[in-house]
Amino acid sequence: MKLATWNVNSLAVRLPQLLDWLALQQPDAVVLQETKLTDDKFPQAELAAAGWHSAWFGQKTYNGVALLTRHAPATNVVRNIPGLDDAQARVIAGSVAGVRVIGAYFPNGQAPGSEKFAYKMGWLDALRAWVADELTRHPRLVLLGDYNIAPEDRDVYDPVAWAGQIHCTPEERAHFQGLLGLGLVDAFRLFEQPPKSWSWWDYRNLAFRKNQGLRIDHILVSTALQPTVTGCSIDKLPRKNERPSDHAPVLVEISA
DNA sequence: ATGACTCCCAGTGGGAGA
Repeated sequence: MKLATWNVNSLAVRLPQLLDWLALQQPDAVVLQETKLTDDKFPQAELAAAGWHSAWFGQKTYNGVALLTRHAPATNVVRNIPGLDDAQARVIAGSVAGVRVIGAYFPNGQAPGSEKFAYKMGWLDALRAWVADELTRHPRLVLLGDYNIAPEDRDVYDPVAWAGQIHCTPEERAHFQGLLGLGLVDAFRLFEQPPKSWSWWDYRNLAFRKNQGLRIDHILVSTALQPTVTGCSIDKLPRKNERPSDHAPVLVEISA
C-alpha cells in the first residue's frame, strides 16, 4: 500500500491541485494538514465524486486535518489526542487495511521560550504517551504528518544559521528521538536519498528555486512494519505549481 | 535585515506560519 502526508496550507485553495495529485499518485491513504476549514466547509462531496472516502477534523482559520482513503472508509477514527484538552484540531487517526494510520499537524512552536513553544512541548508529551498506548493495540502503525521538527542537521539547508532555532532545538529533537524510542523508524532514512532533501521551503527569498528548505514532514513506521517498507520519497512536483503549498508531500510504500 | 510570501479574517492592516 501507498501512504502519503501533505500539508496543503489551505484545502480551499489547494483542492484542485490535491485532486490532480491524487489522480496521479493513486495512494491508498493520505493525511492532510492545515486544511484551515471548519467541518461544515470540508469538501467531502468533491472528494467523494473523485472516489475518495474522507474523515476530517477542522476549525476556523488555523490547523485542521483529514484522512482520505481510496478503497474503504477508515475505521475506528479518533480526533485529537485522547485525554488531552486541546482547542486546536491537529490529529486524525484511523485504521486502513490493517494499518493504524495517525496523521498529525505538530505545533509550530514559534520560538524557544515562548508560550507556543511550551504548548508544543506539552503536546509532544501527550502525543508520545498516546502513541505508546496505540502501539500496544496496533503494532502495525504509521505516524505521519507535519512534525515541525528537523531531526538532524542534514535536514536543514543552513544548520549553522538554524542552530537552536525553532524546529532545530535540542528539546524538539529529543522529542523526535523519543518517538523513535517507542519502536518507530524514520522511513525516509531507510533508503538512500538525494542530499539536501527538504519537504518545506519558505515562500520568501526564492527559497525553492535556491533549494533552501527543511525536512520537517515525516513518516515514522513501527518496527513491525519496517521490513515491509519498500520505498519513501518526497514529491517535489506539487511545489513547482504556480500556486503551491509551501510543503511537498511525502510518500511511503508498504508491501504488506 | 525584526524584511522578503501566502493565507486568513478582517476591512485597506495584522497575525501566523516556519
